[in-house]
Amino acid sequence: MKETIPRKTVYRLSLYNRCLDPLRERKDETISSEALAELAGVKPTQLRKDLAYCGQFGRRGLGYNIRQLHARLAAVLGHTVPQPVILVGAGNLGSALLRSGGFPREGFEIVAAFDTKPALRQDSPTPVLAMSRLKRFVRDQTIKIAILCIPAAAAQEVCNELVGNGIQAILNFAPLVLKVPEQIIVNNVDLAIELESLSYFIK
Amino acid sequence: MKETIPRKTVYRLSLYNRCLDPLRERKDETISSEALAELAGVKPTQLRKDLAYCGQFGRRGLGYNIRQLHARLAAVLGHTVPQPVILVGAGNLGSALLRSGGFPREGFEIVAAFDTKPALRQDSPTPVLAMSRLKRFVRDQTIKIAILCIPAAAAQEVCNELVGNGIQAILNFAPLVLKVPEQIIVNNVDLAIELESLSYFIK
DNA sequence: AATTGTGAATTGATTCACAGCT
DNA sequence: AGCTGTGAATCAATTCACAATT
Repeated sequence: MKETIPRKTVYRLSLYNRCLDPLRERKDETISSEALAELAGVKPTQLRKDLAYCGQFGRRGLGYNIRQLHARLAAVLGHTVPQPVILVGAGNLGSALLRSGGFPREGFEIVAAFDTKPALRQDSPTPVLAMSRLKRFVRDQTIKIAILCIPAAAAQEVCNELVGNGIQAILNFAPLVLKVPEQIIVNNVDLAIELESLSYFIK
Repeated sequence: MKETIPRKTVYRLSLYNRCLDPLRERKDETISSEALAELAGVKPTQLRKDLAYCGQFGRRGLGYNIRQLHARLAAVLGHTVPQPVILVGAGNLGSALLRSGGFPREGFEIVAAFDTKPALRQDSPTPVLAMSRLKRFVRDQTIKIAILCIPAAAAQEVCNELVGNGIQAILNFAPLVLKVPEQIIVNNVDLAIELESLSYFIK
C-alpha cells in the first residue's frame, strides 16, 4: 500500500471490484490474475501491478481470494462507509441519473438534488430542492462529492459555490473544463466529445 | 498530418474544437496556443504537439486563425458530413440522451433508437423501434456508430449483433467491458466507476 | 516581440522476465 | 506446477528548450 495511487490505477481498481461483484457468490473461493484481467479487459501483469498498490494478499500458486480482494479494494477506494452525494441539475440527464438508482453501487447515496425548478420531479425518492438551498446544504451536511448536470453557461459559477462550501470532488457532465483549485478533483464525462472522438476512427 | 493519431490526442482535438465554438463569432481572428490551452485545461506545448498531427497552419508570432482551425479540426475528426448514429436502449439514460438533443453537436444525428418496449417514448422526434428491427436497420442503412444504453446482462449479445452487422464504433454506457474484435473501437462511459473512483481522493 | 513547430529530455505507464511462495 | 510480486526494460505521453517565422 503506497502513498498515493495514480488516477488511472484507481479507475481500474474500481473496475476490478465491479468485475468481482458477480463472482462473490460463486463456488470458487479464488480467482487468478489471468482470469480477472480477462474480465476487466487488461493484461494480467497490469492487474498485478495495480493490486500491488493495495498491499499483497494474493497467494502464489492459487490466486486471490475473491471475498478478501473485494473487501480490500472497497476499503482502499474508501467506500466502506456510505458516502453522501448531491446532484445539481435535474434536467434530462440529471433526472435520468436520479431515477436509475442503478447508477450508484454500494457505498453511495444521492441524498439530494438541486434545480432551478425544484417542483419539477416528484417521481424519484430523492428530494429536488431549490438552488438557493445548495450552499447551506453542502456546508451543513459536509457533503464532499457532487454530480454536476447543468448547462455549461452556469457550471463554473455553481462549481465555485460548491468548492467554496467544502466540496472536494466533482463528477462533471457539463460540457466545459472547470477551473478548480488543484486539490479538488474533477472527473469529466463529456458525452458529446466521447461520441465525436469515435468518428475519427471509423472507415 | 501523420498516419494515425493516438486516442488521447483525438479526444483533446475534439475538446479544442468545442472550446473554439463560442469564439468563432468574436472579433478576434486568431488565438494563441496559450489562450486556447488555458480554455481546454492543458499546457500550451501539449496543444501545439496535438495540433501538429493536423498539419501546420499556425502563424508564428500571431497564433491560429480561429475559423480555419475549427474547420481543420472538424475535417480531421471526420464530421464534415453528418454521421448517422443509433441508440440502443431507451430506458432512463437512453431516453434522456434522446430528449436532450443537446447531446450531439454538429456532425451527428441519432437517426433511430431501439428498445424492447418500442411504444415507450413518443416524446422525442426520434423513432423508437423494436429490437427485432435492429440488425436489418444497421445493415441496410450502413450505420457505423452505436450508443449502447442497455443493462449489462444484455449488452454483450447486442454488441455482437451490432458488430456482426457492420457497426465500427460503440459508445458504451453498459457497466461491463465489451469483448470486440480489435478493429472495433469502444468508448466506455461508466458512470458508477467515475463516481466511485472519486471517493479515493476525498479526505 | 511574439508565438509556432519540433527534436531532445523527461516523466509516466505498461510489459517483460523471472525469482520466490505455496 | 502454478501463480504472484516486482525490478528492469520498454514503450508512450508530456514537457522543455530553442530555432524558425511573421
